[in-house]
Amino acid sequence: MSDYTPVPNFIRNIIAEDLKNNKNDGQVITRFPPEPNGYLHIGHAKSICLNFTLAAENNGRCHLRFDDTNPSKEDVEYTDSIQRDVKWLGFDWGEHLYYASDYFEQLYEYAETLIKEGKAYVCDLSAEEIREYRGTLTQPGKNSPYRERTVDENLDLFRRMRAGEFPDGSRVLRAKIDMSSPNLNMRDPVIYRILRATHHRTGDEWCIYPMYDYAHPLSDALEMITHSICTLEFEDHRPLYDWFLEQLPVPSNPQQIEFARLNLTYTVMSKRKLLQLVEGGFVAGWDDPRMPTIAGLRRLGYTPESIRDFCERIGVAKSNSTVDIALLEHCLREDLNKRAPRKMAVLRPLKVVIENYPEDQVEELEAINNPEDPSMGTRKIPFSKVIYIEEDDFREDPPRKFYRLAPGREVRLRYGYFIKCTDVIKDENGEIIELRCTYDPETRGGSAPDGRRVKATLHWVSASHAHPAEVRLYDHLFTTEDPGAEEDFKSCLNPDSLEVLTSCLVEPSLKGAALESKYQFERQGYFCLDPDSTAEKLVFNRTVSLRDTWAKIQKKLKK
RNA sequence: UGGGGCGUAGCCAAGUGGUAAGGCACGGGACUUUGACUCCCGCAUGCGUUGGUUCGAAUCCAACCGCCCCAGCCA
Repeated sequence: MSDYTPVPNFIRNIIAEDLKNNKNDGQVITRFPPEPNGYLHIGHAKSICLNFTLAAENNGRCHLRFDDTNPSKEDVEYTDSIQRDVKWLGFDWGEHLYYASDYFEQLYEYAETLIKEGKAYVCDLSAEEIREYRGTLTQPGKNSPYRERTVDENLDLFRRMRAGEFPDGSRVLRAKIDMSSPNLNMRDPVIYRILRATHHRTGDEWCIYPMYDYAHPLSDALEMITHSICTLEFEDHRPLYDWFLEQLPVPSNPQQIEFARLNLTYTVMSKRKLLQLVEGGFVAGWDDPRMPTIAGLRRLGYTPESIRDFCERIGVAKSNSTVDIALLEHCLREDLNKRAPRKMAVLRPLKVVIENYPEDQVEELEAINNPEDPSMGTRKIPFSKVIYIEEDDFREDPPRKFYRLAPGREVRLRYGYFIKCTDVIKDENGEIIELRCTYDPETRGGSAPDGRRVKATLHWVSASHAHPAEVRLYDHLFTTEDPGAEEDFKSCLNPDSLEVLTSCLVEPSLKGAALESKYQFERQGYFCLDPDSTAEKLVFNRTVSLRDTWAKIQKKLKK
């Protein structure tokens, strides 16, 4: 149905080559392996899209596997939110939902196998001692004094570790590899630690837990994963990943491939920093519309389609990069432009009385729901003597290139009439509080039979029919492109990232707005109903503004 | 000073020896009952640098430079 051609990237190339060589019997099985210790963000979306798309393109499948090997940081709140977010993005793991904790028994048995073959040993060194023995980047490490324990002793000790005979942190199981390896990961890495923490799935069944480096390759192999895609920082771990697969009788031989994680301008992406924002109260929660989390983007009004399109457009490579958030916003506008019904909403109302319009008359004017899609039909909008227009659409002393309403000037009210400003009414402080205009009855619908033209078309609402609403205007969370580079990233939080407008007026048809449905408020941007809405009070979030040439011109004029 | 990676436009990114795709951003124009959308035009004699191989190099070789990651009983 579409002419969609995937953009080549190095991982697609590797898979194409593997398929050509009939590697893995032509199978492509990937996995998305989050640790349930936080909410998913747009960076995870890149990985999710990559893994699920690669599998789908090759008639394979993608597993969702929780990498839950550290119970001290994990929680079901996160396994729940992660599943919700992956589904919302539009991906389906089918029957293939797994947990590393499902493999704890098998992983334990593999560990005994390593011990029996003299490839792992129980080490009694303290954490600090292990660090000292590990050496440095430039100096080799030295062997642990416990490195040469007998198989029987190791087996006995390891079983007693599992049985809970030793206190937390007193001993670990280590792989016996090479303390002089230039790759620190190969210097007898810890593969099991004693940790008494209640696991969100296995409860108190275990007091020893496997480390990521050990559990990950084996979990992949047990699931018959063919391509295990992870981020760049794990490149150094690949030799260890392969080492475990070589040493143990695993059912398959997955290949680890690393790509560059996503960075976006004007935001932070590390789970640690996002956690700080939530816990420090700098945002309202993981789903605060300013957060780069999937939950936050969803609440802001992003569509899954736009995020998927974005993830495809940014490409996949191995160089560290920071994508301009303007690209994300572009993908959103492109999607919403095609689909969002148009509405009229006045954010900062300015009263306009049309003096020559009959006092009690109300007309129903026909408006197009979406000029990009005629099948979306039309609707009626009430028009009457008193209306509101946008404050910004009137200037008493119009600057150069301002062609909206001004004294004596004529403009069009969208789908309505041409009006001309005849008088400006101010309060005692000199603030403009009302405009007096006249309308031309011949211009109903918005065009003049005499062919005369106006430069501007304004949106408006009828005073007696409009519905009150609150509108939340969001902007980037940070004022600098790379807040992560700052001493304290919180120092460049944008004080204007949220502006709440409480006296907005929206057209009556918005009264029945549904949660998560998107609208374009004409000439302003895309908006969606926020869950904070009540029957009394509608609350809309501005997802993204429309491109604004006038704003650009103003900026230029100021210079 | 060890090891692993990466350098193509302001930001992403394709390119795998035959003469620099595409997108975003930016600038100009057309159209316009959204200053939106859409459309058109422009935007790297150049691929980190310097040498070399070749009829021909972003692609191969060498040296150098710059940036990122690694010393958790985190993932």
